[in-house]
Amino acid sequence: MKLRTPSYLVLGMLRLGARSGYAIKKATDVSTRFFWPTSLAQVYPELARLERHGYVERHEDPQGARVRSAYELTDAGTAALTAWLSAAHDAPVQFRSEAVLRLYLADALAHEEQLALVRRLRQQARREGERMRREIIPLAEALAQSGPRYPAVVARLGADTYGYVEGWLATLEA
Amino acid sequence: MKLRTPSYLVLGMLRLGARSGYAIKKATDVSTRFFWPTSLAQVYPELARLERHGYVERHEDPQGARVRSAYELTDAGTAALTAWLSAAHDAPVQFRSEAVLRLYLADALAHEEQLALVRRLRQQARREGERMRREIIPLAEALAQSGPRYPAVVARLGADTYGYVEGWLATLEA
DNA sequence: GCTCACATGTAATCCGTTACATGATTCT
DNA sequence: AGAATCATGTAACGGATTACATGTGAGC
Repeated sequence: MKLRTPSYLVLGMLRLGARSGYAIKKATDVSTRFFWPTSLAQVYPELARLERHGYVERHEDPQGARVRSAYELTDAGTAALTAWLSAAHDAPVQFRSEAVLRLYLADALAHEEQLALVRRLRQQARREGERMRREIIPLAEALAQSGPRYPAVVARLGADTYGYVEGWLATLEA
Repeated sequence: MKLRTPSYLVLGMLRLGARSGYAIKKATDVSTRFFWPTSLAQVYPELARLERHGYVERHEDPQGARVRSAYELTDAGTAALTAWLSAAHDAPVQFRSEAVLRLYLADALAHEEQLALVRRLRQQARREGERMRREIIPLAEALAQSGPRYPAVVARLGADTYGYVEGWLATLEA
């Protein structure tokens, strides 16, 4: 069985303390969503696959009458995760932005509208950066209290990069 | 018929001077590839669709015995393109990076390996930025000679952002 | 003569999302 | 009582890539 990136995402979230599939998805919604989104329809089958191959262990963990499965990493799972983290293979970054495509094609617009477009892009960058600073970074820093520091590092990198792009676009505007 | 982003990509490349499907794909490989990749298997059917609905016009343009189709924008095509460029709808930015996911999960590594990971990421950012400065920006600036200035703007934005991230990671390393 | 770039398409496949289906618990 | 959240899954669908299939022209 071949582990792909979503597999390592699941393994990683388990390592960061999530236990159920639902909890994994919730955690990604305020963290990896910005650089590696996922959905419940991916998480649940992935957990099942990982269990079948011995990377995670499932325990029944009901809350009253509500069924719940608690997963934890096996030694094989931990080993696979750290091996992947250390691996030096070139990650194919993949970025898709309608907004940048619009900017690329902006010569088709009149000067006025070009300016409006740039302004809109800058607003978007500003809003995204702000949201990260307001919502994402605090959560990541709370997590850092209990150990893992890199989620906060990544959150700051994201917010700062948005800030940089916003400044760049402001210069362009002028 | 509903036009989606790949449709506008094709319309936009036609406007920038590409004529055949092959030429469109070649052009994207050194430009929009970084923020909106595509493939021949998308371009050819898209051109056919656009022609069926009157957004582009096809002319046969053989090179000797080699068949070739030359497309050009109709008025409807130009109008659709500019309308889309001016539209103020929120573009769903989509970013996927295995590298950043690794960084996010780096707490699972020993300090040594964390450092190695950050260094690798920085190298990657440096290489990408350099490549853009060496290969992409010159092409975009050549294009600017004949009119369209925004491709060069976007290329510079990309290179500078990579540069910023590289610097950020260098600070993290220290 | 051979390899690479030019040129056009279709078919198979993969991956991911949305929608569907079901039910318990907590909060207002 | 009703809405939102917790919780788990499957099915249908869509969009994009890779592989397949075919042929010409140019350069070495």
